[in-house]
Amino acid sequence: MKIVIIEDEKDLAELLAFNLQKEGWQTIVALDGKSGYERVTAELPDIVILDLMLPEMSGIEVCKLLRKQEITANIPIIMVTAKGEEIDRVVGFEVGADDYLVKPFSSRELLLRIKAILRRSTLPIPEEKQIRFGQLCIDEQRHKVTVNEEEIMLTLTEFKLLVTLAGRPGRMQSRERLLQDVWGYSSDADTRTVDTHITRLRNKLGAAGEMIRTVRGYGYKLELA
Amino acid sequence: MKIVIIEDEKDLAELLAFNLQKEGWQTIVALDGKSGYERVTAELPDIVILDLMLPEMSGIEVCKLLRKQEITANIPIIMVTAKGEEIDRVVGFEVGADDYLVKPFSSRELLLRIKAILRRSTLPIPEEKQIRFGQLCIDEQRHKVTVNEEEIMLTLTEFKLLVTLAGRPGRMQSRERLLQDVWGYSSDADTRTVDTHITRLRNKLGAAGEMIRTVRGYGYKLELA
DNA sequence: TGCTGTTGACACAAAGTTGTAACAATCTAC
DNA sequence: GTAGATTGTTACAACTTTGTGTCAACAGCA
Repeated sequence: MKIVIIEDEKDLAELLAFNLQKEGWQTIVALDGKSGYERVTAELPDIVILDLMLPEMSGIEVCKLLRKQEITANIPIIMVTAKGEEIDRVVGFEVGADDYLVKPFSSRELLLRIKAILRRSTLPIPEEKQIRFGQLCIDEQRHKVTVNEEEIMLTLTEFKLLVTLAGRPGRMQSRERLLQDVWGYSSDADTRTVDTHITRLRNKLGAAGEMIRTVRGYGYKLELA
Repeated sequence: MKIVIIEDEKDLAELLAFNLQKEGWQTIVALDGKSGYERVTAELPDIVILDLMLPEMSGIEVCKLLRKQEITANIPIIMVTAKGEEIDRVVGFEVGADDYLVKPFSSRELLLRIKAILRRSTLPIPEEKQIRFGQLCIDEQRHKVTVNEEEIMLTLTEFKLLVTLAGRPGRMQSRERLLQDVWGYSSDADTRTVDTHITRLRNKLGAAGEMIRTVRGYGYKLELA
């Protein structure tokens, strides 16, 4: 199993390489975006670890380029971002990374992600994962939501919020929890912000929005009508 | 939930302990590496906060020792480092810390990290816990109560009161006890307030409300009809 | 550059919840 | 049986919590 690590912090790159080698991986390290991209196209690894901020060429660009070429389009990519960086657009939707990690992270954590991704990608047909919930249908892969087969346009935040609610259907989730899961644990957004987005979601979902129930004094839950 | 804080700055340690206690944690503070290590092995907490620079034994050594022993190997560790100790971050992960925080940090930040880690590590099976009691069915996760499969809408206080009663079925519970368990230690509500809420509960529960029995001169209990 | 859409915050309105007090009903001990 | 204690019930005003419209900041984009 071959892995390419594109990361300009040399210490971190070597640490990761070291730990992955211990697990039996063949590792290739690149310290900037351009050479990283070249190594990937040359080596065609099983997975790529890609820092977002890189000299020469940013992680996003590398990612886009890899996705564009058919031969590299399906190589799983794990993005690595520093704490403050905008990760939203990176994940899945826009650029096409398969997962991401926020620095600092442990090698153990990285290994878990890698394993999770490999498990996912080696499945014969990573079939469409749809969540159906009454008239509501969520296609996480395609970032597409329909109510009664009619598409609803949601913003990224709204979508993530809906997915998070649908991910634990029926169970109530506190505003804090939602904040963490949707906005990330380094976010310092107000918990009332959740309310605002719930309102927006409810409006956009129309009748299906009634499935989003308020649990007064606690948070929200998604429940069949 | 138990947490061990190993931190030689006494003020900081106490501040953290205080804030964690407010969140319902049982906190144990150790002011040097050696005693900290001993406390962890003795108490087997759910998580460890570990300063890097410590008298007697450094955080790194503590971490390594904990990881070596099977019984403590999987206890999540959050490393705390002073600003200048950047290189040590890498070292921290090498020995297997799960996350780290750079001083100064807020209690809130720490709490978020703790929650994130716990969610990751203890997630395995947050199994559905339903309490059945005759026709009465309580689902704490979903914040849902049914009587004869029909949903009953309860407010948070009513819900907590019912859960508390159901948590010690058949046994009587004094008003003071209920006040503490439902309203919290710091509440200064009148004990008669409990009566009011019992009435409300009985009304909402209909026939099932008769299972809430008055223990004259003492309090209430929940008992099969 | 301006335009467009998204986002988080905030303020006010709306809705729901709560503790208390007052009175009624019930129980208990004598 | 009756007085006193205890509990049930109800109404309500204060208080919390939530809903929602608006706005400024900002990013992406042409």
